Amino acid sequence: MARAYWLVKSDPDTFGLAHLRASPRRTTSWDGVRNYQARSLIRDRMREGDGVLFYHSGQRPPAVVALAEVVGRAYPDTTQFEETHAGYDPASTPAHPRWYAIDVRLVEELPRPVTLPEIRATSGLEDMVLLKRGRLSVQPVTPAEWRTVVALGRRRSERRA
DNA sequence: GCCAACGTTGGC
DNA sequence: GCCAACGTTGGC
Repeated sequence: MARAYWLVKSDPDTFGLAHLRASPRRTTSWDGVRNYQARSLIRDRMREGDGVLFYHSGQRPPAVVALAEVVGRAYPDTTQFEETHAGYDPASTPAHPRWYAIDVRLVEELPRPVTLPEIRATSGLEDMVLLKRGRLSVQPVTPAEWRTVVALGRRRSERRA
């Protein structure tokens, strides 16, 4: 099966590129997702080796800042069973977990961020889920979109306003 | 800090 | 099953 591509959003104050870089083996458990659509993508679609655009939301401007990859397969998100955790779900049981997590490893920090305004303005990216459905925290990216975003992020020359 | 978009909850 | 109220996300 061909490699698939994804975009994951994170708030850099909560868990951003700096945290990912500092994680053991530059790998983290992508947990805490409590949206059914995102859950289904994590659990049913994401595969070892898939490419991940690491996106910082909640900063100005929001931007894709790094490339990552999926490690292994999804597993039940243990935070759903922890009563003290913000993502605690009393309706979920270990036998029938509702929420899933997956490991993500940092592969490459982009020389320059690819900002949301730039994505909006780039031909070929107008159909990105990022622009169509603003609040989905894990979303699919097409191979063409992946190539375009990666090329922009690796471009060394300064961006012209 | 504001607020629009939109997913989720719950009354009926 | 409908839909209004509510809560959260995330751009600005």
